[in-house]
Amino acid sequence: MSQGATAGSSRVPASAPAPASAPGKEQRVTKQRLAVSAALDDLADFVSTQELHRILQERGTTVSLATSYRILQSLADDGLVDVLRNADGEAVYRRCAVTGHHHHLLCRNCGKAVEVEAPAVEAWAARIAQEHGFTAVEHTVEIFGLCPECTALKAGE
Amino acid sequence: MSQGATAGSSRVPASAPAPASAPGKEQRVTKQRLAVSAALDDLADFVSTQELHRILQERGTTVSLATSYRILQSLADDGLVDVLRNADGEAVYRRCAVTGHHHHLLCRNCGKAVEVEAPAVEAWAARIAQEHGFTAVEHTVEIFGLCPECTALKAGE
DNA sequence: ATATCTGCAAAGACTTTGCAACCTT
DNA sequence: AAGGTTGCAAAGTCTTTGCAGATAT
Repeated sequence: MSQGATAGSSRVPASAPAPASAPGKEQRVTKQRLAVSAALDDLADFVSTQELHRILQERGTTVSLATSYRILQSLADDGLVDVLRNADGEAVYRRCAVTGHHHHLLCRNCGKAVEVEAPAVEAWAARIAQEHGFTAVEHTVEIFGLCPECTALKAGE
Repeated sequence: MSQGATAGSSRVPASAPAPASAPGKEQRVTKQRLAVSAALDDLADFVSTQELHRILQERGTTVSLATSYRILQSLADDGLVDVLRNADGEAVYRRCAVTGHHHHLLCRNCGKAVEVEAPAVEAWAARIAQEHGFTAVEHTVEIFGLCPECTALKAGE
């Protein structure tokens, strides 16, 4: 076993920042492209290509794995989706509609996730970046720990 | 360019502190381990396992690729090196310049990394976790952007 | 003396690519 | 009709693992 537990954590951004005047060649509207796009609309979080492909299959839509890779890359090239890397190094995608910036507090035992806001962190990140002359900054923050229930369980062991 | 791959069940966070009461087992001092450690001392930037292996070969030292992977992961587990992911999803390592807990400010174009400390974030993370009853917390924070040089380059395009 | 480590090679997992058939424009 | 797209399968790259022999303590 190699591709085991995915305890997402550090995420690295992708390359190109969305070009203002994207040269994007026009893509043809195929049912596969529509299916992928529709699936992304329903998903709030980042998904890997493999996951998206599995979701499409469960929905009954048939899109080959290779095509899923091609469409997702194409969307990313055109800046229509955000691309990051999960802890396992897999590329993960999410529709760009910034739904509001927030972070997660995750239980490493049961996986429960609590969304939290971090104005203080936002400000800190912006300041640090500015001090070092960095521009076009983004950031990721994740907190891992044991939720109350799991803390109790562990204590009783 | 073709790259692919993933990382198997690798060690997770780049900034995860080693659990206080979970002492890593002592590793034996082998020539391979010393060679890897010495190479890391000479390298200022992050290197992938494959790159490090290539460097060792050029130096004349022989350390198998599999062993390079094992040693680097081991060092990361013990918190002796920083682990990140490059744009291709490869795991990259670098000896920790700062001994304490810290985070990174990364250039998404050239990969340059600056280590920064974030007492404010540490405090915030601890408070948030406490408010939600979480225990044994760790966290990861990464800031991405364009470094001064790359910002200038992009502007000139 | 022995528990650990190393090397080699095979196995796994994700991602890309060649090519023929298909579908959008 | 023409050319981009899709599917399938093979190839490619990074990473992990089983096992036997070598090694550190």
